[in-house]
Amino acid sequence: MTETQGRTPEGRTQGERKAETRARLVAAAAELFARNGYHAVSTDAVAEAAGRTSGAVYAHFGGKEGLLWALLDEWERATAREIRDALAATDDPAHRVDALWSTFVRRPGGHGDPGMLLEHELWLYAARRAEAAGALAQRYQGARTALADTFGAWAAERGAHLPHGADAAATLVLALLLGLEMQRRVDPAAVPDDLAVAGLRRLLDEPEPPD
Amino acid sequence: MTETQGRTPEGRTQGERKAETRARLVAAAAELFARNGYHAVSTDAVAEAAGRTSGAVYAHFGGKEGLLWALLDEWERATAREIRDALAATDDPAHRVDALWSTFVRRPGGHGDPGMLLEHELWLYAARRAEAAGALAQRYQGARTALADTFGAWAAERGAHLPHGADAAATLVLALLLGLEMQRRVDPAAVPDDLAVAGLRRLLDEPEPPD
DNA sequence: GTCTATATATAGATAGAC
DNA sequence: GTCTATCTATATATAGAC
Repeated sequence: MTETQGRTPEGRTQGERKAETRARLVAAAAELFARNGYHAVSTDAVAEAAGRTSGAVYAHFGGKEGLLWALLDEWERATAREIRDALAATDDPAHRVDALWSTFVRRPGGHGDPGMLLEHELWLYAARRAEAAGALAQRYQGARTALADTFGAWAAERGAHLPHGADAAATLVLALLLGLEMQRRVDPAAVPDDLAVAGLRRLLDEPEPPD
Repeated sequence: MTETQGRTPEGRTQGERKAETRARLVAAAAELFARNGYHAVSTDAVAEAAGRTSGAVYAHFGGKEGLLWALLDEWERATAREIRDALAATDDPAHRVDALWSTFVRRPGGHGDPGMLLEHELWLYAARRAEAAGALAQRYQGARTALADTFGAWAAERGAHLPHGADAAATLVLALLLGLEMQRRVDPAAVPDDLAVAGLRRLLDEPEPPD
C-alpha cells in the first residue's frame, strides 16, 4: 500500500499504467471503429494504435466486443453533458437554435468527424443484439433529457409551453437532427443550414428572427 | 438466335438461368447483409443461400463489393415508387399523416424488418467511400421527390402552400422519419405513434384532426 | 498486465475443368 | 456461368514466459 510498492521502471504505479493503457485502447478504438467500421478493424490494429499489443485488449476488455461496449459506456456519459454545455453557452434567443444546429453538425472528433459514424456503428450493433439495445436506449435517453431541460427553459422564458411537453419536443428534435445529418453526409447541398434551423424552430415553437 | 440454342438441361435458356442466378444472389445478399451486417457475411454464405457457389458472385458482380452496389441500385429504384404508392392509396386528409408514419414503420422485408438496417449499412458504407456517396444521394433524392409530390398535392388541396416549399418539407419529413425510427428501434416506448404523427403534422402544416 | 508466439478458423479471390 | 479446388492473407483468440 506504500508508494514504493508496485512501481514500474518509469516510476509510475501499476494502477496509473493500467488506467493509461485502458484509456489509450478506448481512444484508439473509437477513432478506428468510426473511421473504418467495427468489423473492418482488427484487434491488433487497435492495440498497435494504442502502443500496446493485442493481449492488452483481452486483459482489459475480454475481447474485441468488450471494447465496443466500453466505448458505448464512455460516450453515454459524455454526450449528454456535451450537448447541455454547448446549449448553456448560448443565451441569445434569436440565435440559440442556430447554435444548436451548428454545434450538432460541427462536432468534435478531429479526423473528419468520425463521431457520427461511430454513432451509427453502435446503432447497427445494438439493433441486432437485444442485450445492447438497452445500453443504447439509455444513451439516447440521456441526450433527450439534456435537450428537454434546455427546451423547457427556453419555452418558460417566452412564457409559453411546448405543445406536447419538453420531453416530446426533445425526441422530435433529436430525430430531426439525426435524420438531417444522414442526408447531409451524402449530399450536403440537400440540407442547407437555414432549412435545418427552420425545421428545428418549427418543432420548438421558436419564433423566426426579425431578420 | 433460335430457341433451341443455348438451352440448359432443364429446358430453360441460358439467359433465363443467368437472370435467375443474379436475382437470387441479390435477394440472398439483401437479407444476409441486413440481418448480420455487410462485413459479417461471407461471399460463400451469400452464394450458398442463393443455391450457388461463390464463383457465381464473382462472375456476376466482380466480388462482394459489387454485390452491395447492385443492392443499392435495386433499392434506389424500388423505394421511391413504394412510398409514392403507399401515400397515393390514402385519400382521407385526416388520416393520411398516420398512414405515412405507419407505412414507414411497418415496412416489408419479412425477417424482422431488415430493410432499415440495410439502409444504415449502406449509409455507413457510402459515408466512408466518396464513390458511393453519389449513388446514395440519388437514392435519397428519389425518396424526397416522391414525398414532395405528395406533400405539394396535399397543400394545394387545402388551398395553402408549404412554408419553405414542398422539397424542403420533404427533406424535413424524411429526416424526422429516419431519426424517429432510430430511436424507436432501441427504445420503442420513447417514440409513441401519436408523437410521431404530431411531429410530422407540424412540419407539414397539416391540421390536427378534430378527434 | 503485457508480451511473443502460435493455434485455428475463415475470409476474399483465382485457376482451370466442364 | 458455374463449379471444385486451392492460394494467400488475415482474423480472433489463447498459452505461457516475463
